[in-house]
Amino acid sequence: MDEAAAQPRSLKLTIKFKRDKNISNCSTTADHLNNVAGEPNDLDGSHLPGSLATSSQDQVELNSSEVVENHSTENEENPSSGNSQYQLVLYDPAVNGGEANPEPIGYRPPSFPRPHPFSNQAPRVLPSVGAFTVQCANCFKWRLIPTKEKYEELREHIIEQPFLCETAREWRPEISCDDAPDITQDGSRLWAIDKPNIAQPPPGWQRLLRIRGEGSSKFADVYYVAPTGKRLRSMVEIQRFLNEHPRYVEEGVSLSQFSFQIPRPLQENYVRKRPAPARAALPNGADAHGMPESLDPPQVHPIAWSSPHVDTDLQLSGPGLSSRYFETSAFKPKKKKTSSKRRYNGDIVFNGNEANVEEPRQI
DNA sequence: GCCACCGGTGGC
DNA sequence: GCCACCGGTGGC
Repeated sequence: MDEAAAQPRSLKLTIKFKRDKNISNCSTTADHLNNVAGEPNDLDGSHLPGSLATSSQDQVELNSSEVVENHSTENEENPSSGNSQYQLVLYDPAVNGGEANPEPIGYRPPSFPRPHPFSNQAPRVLPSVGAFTVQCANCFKWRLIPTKEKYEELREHIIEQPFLCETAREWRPEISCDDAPDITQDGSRLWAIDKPNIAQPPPGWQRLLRIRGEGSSKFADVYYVAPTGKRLRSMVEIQRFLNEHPRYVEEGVSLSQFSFQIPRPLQENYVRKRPAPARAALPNGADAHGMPESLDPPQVHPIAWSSPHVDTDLQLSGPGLSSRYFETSAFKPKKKKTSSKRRYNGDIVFNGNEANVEEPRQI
């Protein structure tokens, strides 16, 4: 919504969200991309992370809930060398009031164009992945990855083969580090850090990421859809499925091709923390150490909460960005959480580098 | 009845 | 604190 407006340059993707259980399709807005990427023509659906998105037919605007997946290689500030980062930017549907129902762009398997006839109700809209981005290891600018498949391909070897702007020439022949970043963090999105080196799913299989609503006990769930359409949600289930369908094993499918690792939201309070193990309650509300409850970490005051708008200024692009990005997080103690329950309008950012996850927003 | 989503726990 | 796993269930 407004955020988008606020940030001219950020890309906007149109996504459809799923409402309730249904998913709608997603598409990106071409123009948006165009602006960002500067390549209008490319923008057909194929570019979007979601792959599915086809050209702009449905454009929803994204308001707040898009998710972008990024991955970057190192940061200048954080040269965690070797680690590349992927980031996902999530767009949060709720923000808009639900009008749109974007769907996770990258996540809808192309092969399942399933329409969702139903759903028009109001329902809660979950965030979904709006775009996939990877950071150039040289200039640190974020580049949008056109499809989920390409993103998965890059992610699989990101450590050994860091991403560079030139890599994007495969789909954007003219791109170079001299070009403006495709996306920067503006508060309109949620960012998440993806995990590097996750194997691409076996041919015919889909790896799906479902982002949970804010305040859930987990940020997201990964599940694989087998060629048969069976949805599998753990290695145990994969193994069982392979045992029951040896032909896949014969075709070369193995457990090493599966990973249930999920991205981590940069927004630290997005996921509800588990209540501290009940410690024996002491009389008077003091904790085990005799401190007043209120001082317990878990109870952080809501004050710390920075609104998305405020912090959103972090830019992902350019060294500056990364640095800032990292600085903040790097130095901030990751513990304070604020209250969780508000849903913010915006965004969450995921960063791919686990080792250094930062939270942008902290002030 | 199914299943997408969420909660929650055990183990590290 | 994170991860892996899986049970429960509301909504369809």
